[in-house]
Amino acid sequence: MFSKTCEYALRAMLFVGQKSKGGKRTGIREIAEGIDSPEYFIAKILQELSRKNLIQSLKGPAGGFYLDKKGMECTLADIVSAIDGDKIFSGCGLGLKECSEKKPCPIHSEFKKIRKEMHDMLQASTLNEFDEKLERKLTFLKRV
Amino acid sequence: MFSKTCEYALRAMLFVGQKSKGGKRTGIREIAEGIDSPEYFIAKILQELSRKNLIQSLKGPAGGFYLDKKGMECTLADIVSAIDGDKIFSGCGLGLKECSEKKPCPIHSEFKKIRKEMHDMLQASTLNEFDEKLERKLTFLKRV
DNA sequence: ATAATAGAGGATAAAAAACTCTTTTATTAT
DNA sequence: ATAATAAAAGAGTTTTTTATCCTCTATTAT
Repeated sequence: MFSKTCEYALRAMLFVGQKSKGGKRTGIREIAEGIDSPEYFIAKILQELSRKNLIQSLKGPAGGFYLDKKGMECTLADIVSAIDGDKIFSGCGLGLKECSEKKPCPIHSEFKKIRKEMHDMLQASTLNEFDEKLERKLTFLKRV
Repeated sequence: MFSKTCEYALRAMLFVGQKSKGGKRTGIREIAEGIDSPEYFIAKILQELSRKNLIQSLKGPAGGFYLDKKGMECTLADIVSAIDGDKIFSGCGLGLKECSEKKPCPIHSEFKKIRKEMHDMLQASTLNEFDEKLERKLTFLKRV
């Protein structure tokens, strides 16, 4: 569905969101451990997200990644778009470059519906709202 | 969403389905041209589908690929499963190896719903039903 | 039987994605 | 100012996916 890179990105953002209360910051190592991802790889991904202003960061001692109030309003759709692009939200299910109402592929309308639901769902989900469930350990970001 | 390989596979199966009336067969070259895919690559993919009995083939002059009556009842879900496996139907949206009702990722239930719709849609679509629209040029398998 | 055709199978190559390492730069505490 | 810390940046490497080529085998028509 999403690329592996994107899966890591989503998990990392959820993780940092959860850890960002009270102006706290989280380092790469803690993030990698917290979401069970390769350390250097998630570092690269967060760099990219930082460049795109989806996450904030600070260098130096007591530095790390964090999300401010505005940052916590980031939606899952924003993250997916930033990493995987919009293909999943608008591309043709059969991979046709040209696929539209006028020249639809055989499953155009069915796919459109599913893609829309996916987009709506991700768009409606801001990082904010996952906090509580993560805190109460009702949901998880890694096995065990 | 699907791998490129899978997209080619779906298009090829739809194409062969459309061409299989009256016991006719279609050669690799015609298929590659008809769905705008690399010739040698789609050959490989059809080999795989043939091994898994999703498509029939015959060597020699006037040989080629075809679908018998039973073959035309193949669903799009069958094709996706054969090529991409079931990850898209059952895998976790955030890529967690363990993600279940008991230990759900933050978007577990939302994803479950979408994946189910996707599966239902693909499962409900047999190759049969696309014939007429393709024939009447209401849907397409390549640009132009 | 023979030649021509067309898929099967194995090997290889190119491109993209996933992942790692090293150096540089910014920040903080002493 | 200096040392320590932690992210940024750049340059790799490895693995997976996508794509190509070549030889072999089955089938058909002559």
